[in-house]
Amino acid sequence: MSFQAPKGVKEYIPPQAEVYQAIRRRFAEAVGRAGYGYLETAVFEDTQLFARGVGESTDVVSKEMYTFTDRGGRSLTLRPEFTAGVVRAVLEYGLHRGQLPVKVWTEGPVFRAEAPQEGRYRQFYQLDLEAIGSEDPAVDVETIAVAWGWYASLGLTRVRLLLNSLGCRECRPIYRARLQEFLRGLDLDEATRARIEINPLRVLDDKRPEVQRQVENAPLIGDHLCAGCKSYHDRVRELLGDLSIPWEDSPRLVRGLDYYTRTAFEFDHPLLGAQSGIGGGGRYDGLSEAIGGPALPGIGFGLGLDRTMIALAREGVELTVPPRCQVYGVPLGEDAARRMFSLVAGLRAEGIAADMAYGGKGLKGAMKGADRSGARFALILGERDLQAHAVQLKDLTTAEQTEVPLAQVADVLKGKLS
RNA sequence: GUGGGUGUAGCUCAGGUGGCAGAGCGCCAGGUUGUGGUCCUGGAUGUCGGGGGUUCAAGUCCCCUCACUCACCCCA
Repeated sequence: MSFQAPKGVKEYIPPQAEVYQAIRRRFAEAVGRAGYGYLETAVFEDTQLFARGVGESTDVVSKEMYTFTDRGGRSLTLRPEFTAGVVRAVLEYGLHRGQLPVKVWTEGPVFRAEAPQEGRYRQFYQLDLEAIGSEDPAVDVETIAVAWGWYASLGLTRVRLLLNSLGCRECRPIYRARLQEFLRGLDLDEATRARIEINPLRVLDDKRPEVQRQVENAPLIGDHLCAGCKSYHDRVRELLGDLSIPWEDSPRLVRGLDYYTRTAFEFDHPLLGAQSGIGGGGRYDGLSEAIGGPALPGIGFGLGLDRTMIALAREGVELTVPPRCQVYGVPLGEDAARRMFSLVAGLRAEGIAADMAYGGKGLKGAMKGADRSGARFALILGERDLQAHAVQLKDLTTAEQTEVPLAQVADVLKGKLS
């Protein structure tokens, strides 16, 4: 083969893609019940939106963006995440001038120039949900509950919810300075020392044992929250308790993107190795202002579809996907094939999922096709049946076969399938 | 980006020391000329990831390259 998909681009093909579709559908159902509206936003945006919204200091912006110049000389970037674009759209269309919070969700591919491996791709897929314009712990917990419920509905049992508060513009700077002071006294490599100055919270997240050992006694944000943040966070935990959603306090949990404030959470799966984060989100009360909008608090999350697929496989969960075919046509000979072709089209028009054997297959091969299609019924049409203006209707589960006049096939099938 | 591992049929993978490209599953056909799933028999399918080199001879050895993968970094 002379072409292959670009490095790191994750693709889904049948039958696996059916599972992929099914888990997206379940999410759409779950968020619909919770009052979130679907939004379809730009796949690429003005580069500055991400630079300001996500933050220049983040790795995502500084070294992982797919940025290009279009023919008009504009700098554009393939979205590396959803939130900045969704908030931009909410502001652009004035959704925030209506009832608050604005509750929206979206989904699709996102792009980061990373070294790919399983569960980490350059084009990958996320589900995204945002509740914008309300500063209420109940909204934070609602979003978490939606994600939690979705994981449960898929049959995943080993997802963990990690929770932390990152403070606000009042208390975080004080903590940040404290932490920097502590970190500067440690024996760290150059890159990490640079991170102390740019994004010190991230150092706490470092997985290397020699770093972990040194930050063991680092000051924690939880001990430096202001009264407002503390009571907000306590309320979030109470409400999680009300919904019986188990969580683990994770005092070192930080999020990679600059805009997060207060509530920060992550969904983790123990069977995914280094790519254990299958979803994450939090509150971003300063984001709107950072991209030139009014003060508008918000909370949301992004869930990794690819990692969710892997988690399902690792837990051995098989999602049942409804058979795509209910009735399968088995024609014998050219005349029958032509008649069957329009019969199948007619059945589809009547709302019945129908397919047929193509390519002049023999009876045996065509029946095999019927079997593999997952169809409940086969329609067998040969010369004898054509003469009789009838078709043989075979129930593939019981092997029972009856003759049905061609004119009544659709009605008979509708009755049997209902 | 850094450091390891892997790459052989559609899929999962065998192929000591260089010497005829293989198995299982799947696919196709026949057994059963108008009946699937089970069973039996037969068949097709390969740039051995790609390029270069060594050699009488390379899937096998060497170099380069691409992809996947594991860990770090980072994150979904």
